[in-house]
Amino acid sequence: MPPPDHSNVVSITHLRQTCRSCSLRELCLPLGLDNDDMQKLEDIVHSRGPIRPGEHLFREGDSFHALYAVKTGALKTYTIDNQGREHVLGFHLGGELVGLDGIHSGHNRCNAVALQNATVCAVPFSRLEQLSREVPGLQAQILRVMSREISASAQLATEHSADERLAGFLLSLSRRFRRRGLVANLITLPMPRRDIASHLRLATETVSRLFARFQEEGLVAVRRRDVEILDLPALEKLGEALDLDGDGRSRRSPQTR
Amino acid sequence: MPPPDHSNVVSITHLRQTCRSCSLRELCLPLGLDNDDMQKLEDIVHSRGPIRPGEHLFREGDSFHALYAVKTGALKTYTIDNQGREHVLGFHLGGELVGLDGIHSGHNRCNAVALQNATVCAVPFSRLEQLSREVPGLQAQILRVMSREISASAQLATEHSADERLAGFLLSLSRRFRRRGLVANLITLPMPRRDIASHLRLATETVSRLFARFQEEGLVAVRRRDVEILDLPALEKLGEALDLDGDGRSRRSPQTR
DNA sequence: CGAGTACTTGACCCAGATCAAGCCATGTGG
DNA sequence: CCACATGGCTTGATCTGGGTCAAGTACTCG
Repeated sequence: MPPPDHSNVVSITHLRQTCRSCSLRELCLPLGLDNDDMQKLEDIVHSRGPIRPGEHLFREGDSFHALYAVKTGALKTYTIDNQGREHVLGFHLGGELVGLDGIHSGHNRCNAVALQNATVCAVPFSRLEQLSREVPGLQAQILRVMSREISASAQLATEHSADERLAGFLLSLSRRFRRRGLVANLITLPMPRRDIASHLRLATETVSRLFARFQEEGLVAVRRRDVEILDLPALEKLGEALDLDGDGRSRRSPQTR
Repeated sequence: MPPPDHSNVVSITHLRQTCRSCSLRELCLPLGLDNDDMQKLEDIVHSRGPIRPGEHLFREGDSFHALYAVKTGALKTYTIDNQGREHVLGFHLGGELVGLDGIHSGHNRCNAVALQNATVCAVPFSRLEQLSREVPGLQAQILRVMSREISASAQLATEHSADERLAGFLLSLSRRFRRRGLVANLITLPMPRRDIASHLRLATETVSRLFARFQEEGLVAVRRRDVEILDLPALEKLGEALDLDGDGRSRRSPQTR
């Protein structure tokens, strides 16, 4: 483990003082920016107070004017198709962006609703576009984030068995928990089974049965929304056919070819 | 129908002269750019000679340095998972971009192979990034294209019956043919059944049977790779649950809400 | 403590997969 | 010009992963 990075701690404290309501440091957007550029970014965003579970951040068809960075809590995005069926497109944890799919049409293409109490930063898109012209690192990061989202949703669209999909999903959550500094093998699911099922194109009952089977096989210990990963290698063996984070982690490293 | 735009025709001719090998005008990227900016874009791209069917444009793991705009012909992108199964991620016709998913990791995340004889423009990514800082319209267009790709692949990842998926796929192809100035109801499929099946998470046999049923029901006339759409409204009724182009065409218009 | 919601478990069913021929273009060599 | 191979496509028979339907059970929150 590397030694604690005190310079980092100090600047976080500093930023907390200049912008109490919204430290961007943990978010995906400013990755690779220096403090100066960070400040410019902070100047254009504004924090949006607590969103209660079930409360919507935006709805499909709303005119698009901002991206949202999740600070705390969790959201899901979904659409309702013309038969009235709900499709869960994704889940958004702390540090992740919501709303990228609205850029193209100028209208939000999905609904975003809080699963738990959540706080977000609104990033006005026109100002982000403008700023990203001045700050090359920001432009590059936006493109990376969007590219990653493309990989990830293309992966989700591929054909895999139910257990591969659930295993891949748990691994993805685990990695995202770790990125936020939480214990990677102790997940508290922010969403009900029904939403997991919809996201993975399964029936709620199938998700329930798979959790039971994974537990039986000693892969995980499940109790309601708490999932402990017991046998990571076995879970990875199942789930590595997918790469739900779009980051290539599950593949043999390309540069070693 | 609007009167023909002669100024446009003239400038296409002009550009053909200055850059015989690769007119970007029909490609998706320069939409909304003026002639001056277009020229700057043309200056950084370079044409890449004919790619024969089965020949690869790039492979998974190759280091990423350019996007590719398809000029003529058609490509497919696919991955091979760790079980050796092929997954077709998408098809790319004239005027469409390939390779956006490689930006994030600096390596191509999929394989791209020609389905027919194809010609492409290579757009060196670092120069595109640089140019898009100078030309705001270009930056905006890149973001729109990527956003649209996110919507589209999220849609493909949703759960729909086999006939909804195939209908949605045919409609998507039809629209893309029309955008290229071809007859929208007369499609020549550039890919074999196997690839359509893989892309839509179906078995080849199911695709074949669905074509037979669609024909029986008078929706289409199919003969080998030639598909004529006979009953567009009926096909749309089936396929509009999906929105494989990510452009919201199939939804009740958001601004009328 | 009662009502509602999330979750689980069992029995049965079906859309679409798999297996197995056969068909039909196109190409190739004799 | 014709065997006959080859690969894409179709069609039929059968099978099965996961869906649906139907009870329960267990938290959670007034």
